[in-house]
Amino acid sequence: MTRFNPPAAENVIEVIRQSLDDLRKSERKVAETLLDNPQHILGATLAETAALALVSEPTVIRFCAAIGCEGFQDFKLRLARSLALGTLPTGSQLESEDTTSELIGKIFGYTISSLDWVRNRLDSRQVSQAIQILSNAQSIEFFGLGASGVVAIDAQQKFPLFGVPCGAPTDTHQQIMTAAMMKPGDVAVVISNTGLTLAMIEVAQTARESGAKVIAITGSRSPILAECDAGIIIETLENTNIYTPAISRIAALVVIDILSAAVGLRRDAEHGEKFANMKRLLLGQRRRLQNTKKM
Amino acid sequence: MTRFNPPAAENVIEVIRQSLDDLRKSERKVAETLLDNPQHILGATLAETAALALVSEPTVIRFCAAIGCEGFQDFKLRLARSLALGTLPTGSQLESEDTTSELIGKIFGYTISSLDWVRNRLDSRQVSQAIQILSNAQSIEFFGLGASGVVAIDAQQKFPLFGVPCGAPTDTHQQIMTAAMMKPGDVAVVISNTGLTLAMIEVAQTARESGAKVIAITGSRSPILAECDAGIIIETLENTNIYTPAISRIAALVVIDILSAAVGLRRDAEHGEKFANMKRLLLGQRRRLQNTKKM
DNA sequence: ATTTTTTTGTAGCATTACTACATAAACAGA
DNA sequence: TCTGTTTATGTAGTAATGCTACAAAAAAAT
Repeated sequence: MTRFNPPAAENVIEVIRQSLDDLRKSERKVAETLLDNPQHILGATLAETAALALVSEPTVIRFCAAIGCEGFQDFKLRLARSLALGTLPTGSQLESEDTTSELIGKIFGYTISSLDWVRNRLDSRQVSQAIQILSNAQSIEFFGLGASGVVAIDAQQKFPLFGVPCGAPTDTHQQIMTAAMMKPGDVAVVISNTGLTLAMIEVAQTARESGAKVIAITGSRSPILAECDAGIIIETLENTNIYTPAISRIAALVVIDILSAAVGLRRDAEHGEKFANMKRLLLGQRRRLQNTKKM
Repeated sequence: MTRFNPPAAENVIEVIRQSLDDLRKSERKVAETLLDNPQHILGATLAETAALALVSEPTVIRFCAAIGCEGFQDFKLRLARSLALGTLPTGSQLESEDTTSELIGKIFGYTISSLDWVRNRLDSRQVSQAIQILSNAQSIEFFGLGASGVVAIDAQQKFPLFGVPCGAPTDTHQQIMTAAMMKPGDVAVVISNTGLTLAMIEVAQTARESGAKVIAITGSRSPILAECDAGIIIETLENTNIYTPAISRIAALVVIDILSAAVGLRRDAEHGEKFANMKRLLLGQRRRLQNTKKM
């Protein structure tokens, strides 16, 4: 029996941060000592934790219950999980004194924890809807600018493998032209992290007026969704730090992987062999080229 | 005191898989029941685990010691960590009966665990060397084809932010021409997952003959490294399953993030404000466009 | 100010992980 | 094949851990 709404989410540390206000005074002491050095608590016993937080052992247990854990052991397990995936705002600040190893650790850690964050927030219904539309597409056009343009190109490379002709025009003129030439049965996938870029909104409108279905992949509940038949929102916690790597494009690529895999699985019966064949051809070409070089 | 070389690596599950042969008979029983259903062991107690594996409790403890853990509790903590990051070959097989949620879970899980895998295998010295070369570059050209071409374009978008002029020609003719026109002080970054593609090897050779420094980003200890001044090897465990998302390109993007961040940090003193300014300009444009639309 | 409710701590209990020792199995040399 | 030695596994016991019932203290309400 938990007092307030038992968060019971994936990442314990984030749950603790959120429910810090709902905790009792001594429980908050536990929360604070914990957030102060989670790694240390992970190696500590119940008694040690209680001593560290200057509270009694049962208080620690009540704290665990309050944040939705079964007990102290269960809590530690969840904590281990959280620390493995990393916690977003901590330790991701890059500093010019960082060694290369530290940099590698931080950026990989930040990327991994961000992907975990996105995973927990991705709406499977939105994705299903997009899959539905894409599965029935006669041809697909991917639109994006800047980093989103890179995602569009990537998508354009993956989808043809499953028998769907694709395009990914990169400049705004080509994009509008392509959008205007689309026809019923076609699908336009408009990628815009901000969802505010006017050029992309226009592309969405134009494609729709041409009779195509329009899917948006965007970073928030943004205006572009109004112009679309389906929208996938990829919520990322973009750090304001200048050197913070742009996670949004990586998350978008993973979503592209999901979409292409799903569409591929649906079309598997028809095109599965075709794809296997293509992979063989590609491999063959590499081998041939390599041999050519050796001569 | 451990019997054989104590693996003591990051991912316990992989350690267990590797040291399966070095284990005693009953210890292997523990290992097998564990690999069979790790999630279940995570919630089990020592006695339960022993019963499940049909061995005695001390055997389980000895098993923990054998794989480099302090004890059963320590082992469970590490197991929790491993399960959070995911284990590669298990559960990543996509099936056509999968629901969308399952697909999302599997592909995100696979991506995350693959990134963890890459992180643990990335050689920081190789990365340092690349950073060193890139920091002194007058201009940088990124070369890649297919999925690696996408990475090249992405890199070409990031590096100019730190004051380095960049290019990323996409077709083989442009690439060779660009490589031939490079000069001392320039840096060529050749991206090829296989490291076998002849066109890329030629680009590397050409760029080098032109006097440019050449950095390779590749998936294995491949022939292309012979033509380069520095090489970053991104070891991925590419699943042979057709629908397995290509992790290599995502890992490469993270490496690009690391390189650009590192180079950026080095050039920070000079160009930090310039970059902040550019970000403001970009934001301003979006706002303006948005207002235009509202009118 | 007193009662009621909420919050925190104390003491004890059941389980748990772990260790010393003993037994069983495997191996080696004759 | 048998015997002595080494290695592997299990039994029994112990210290400590996590947890619970209860009581005291603090806070809130009447």
